[in-house]
Amino acid sequence: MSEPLSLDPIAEAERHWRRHGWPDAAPGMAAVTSIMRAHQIVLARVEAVLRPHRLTFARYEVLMLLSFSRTGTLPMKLVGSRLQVHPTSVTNAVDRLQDAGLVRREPHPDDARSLLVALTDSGRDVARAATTDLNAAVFSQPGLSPAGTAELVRVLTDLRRGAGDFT
Amino acid sequence: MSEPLSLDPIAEAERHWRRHGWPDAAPGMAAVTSIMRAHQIVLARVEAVLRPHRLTFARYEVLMLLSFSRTGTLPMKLVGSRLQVHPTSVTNAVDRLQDAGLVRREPHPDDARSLLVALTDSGRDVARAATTDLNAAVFSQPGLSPAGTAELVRVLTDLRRGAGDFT
DNA sequence: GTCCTATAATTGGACGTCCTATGAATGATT
DNA sequence: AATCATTCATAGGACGTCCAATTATAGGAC
Repeated sequence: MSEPLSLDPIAEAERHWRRHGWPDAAPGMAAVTSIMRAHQIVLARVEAVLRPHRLTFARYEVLMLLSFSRTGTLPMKLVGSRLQVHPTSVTNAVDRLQDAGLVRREPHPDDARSLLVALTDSGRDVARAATTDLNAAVFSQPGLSPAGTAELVRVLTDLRRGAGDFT
Repeated sequence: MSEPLSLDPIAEAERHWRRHGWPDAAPGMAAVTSIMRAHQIVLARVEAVLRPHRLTFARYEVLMLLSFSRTGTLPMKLVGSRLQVHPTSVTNAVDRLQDAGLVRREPHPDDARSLLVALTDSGRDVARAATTDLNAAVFSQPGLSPAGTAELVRVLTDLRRGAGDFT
């Protein structure tokens, strides 16, 4: 991409925060900014691996959620709540997965307002192949020590719980 | 937003990963997914605070970078490298900040290919007001314990260094 | 049985990000 | 001095996200 900087830009921002009289907010600022940048980094790595499979991470998550379900079929609404994304994002992802033949929309037997998303055989194959690549290229080597990885997940679990994601 | 789930969806995904025979990749998967979700959570909180100021986080970061510089003026290229975003993202952000009268584009005295971005008085005022609100509403209370915040920043610093952000 | 509210999914629009390609200017090589 | 690769910024397009508004259905209150 581009040249490494000689100084950590987030550490520099934190120093500025303290010098400007906001020492209480400095750690939180650094934490928020770090999350933003970490997201950018890991998303880029993940999407680079998924690109040959003609998938994005959002669509990959939908495929995996379906592949973990008993019947390979879930209501749209449930997909959104499990993945914690807005209904419009689900509509968008399912549209594109359907265009690619990886999922189908089916009527919900009990509720005509709802729709079921069903994984196709092709969708299951693509999900498996993409997972093999993702595990090898990213998830097995996320760029952190095992201890750091565990620590990160633990801290972010607190954050997510505090934000009301789960009880 | 929506109801809390009874189970942590990321912990559930991690169990699925182990059951499907990918135990080595399970922690990394959880770490990556946690970062994605944490990003969504903190970005939503930040943008809710910035909305009354008619700012987004991307534009706010540009304003703060300029306000920390000696002259309130930086080359476009340098803004992109410091914030670690694509040149097109800088063009986009500066376009909108300029429309709002918060920055100006000026010619670079030594290099006619380059442009300088200059903070206006109005831009400085908006940046200060937005920072006051952000510090109070988000950065002072990021949703993590002080120890967790420090731990998070430490771990993500390793991640960023490993990704080549800085030396 | 009708009305009235709540819910499910979609549409259209805004925004930020990245990618690819382009126009302009720089600096080095010849 | 002329050429050529590099660099800077921008344009156009794709994608995911959110928001606000819309349509259709469900289920309760009366």
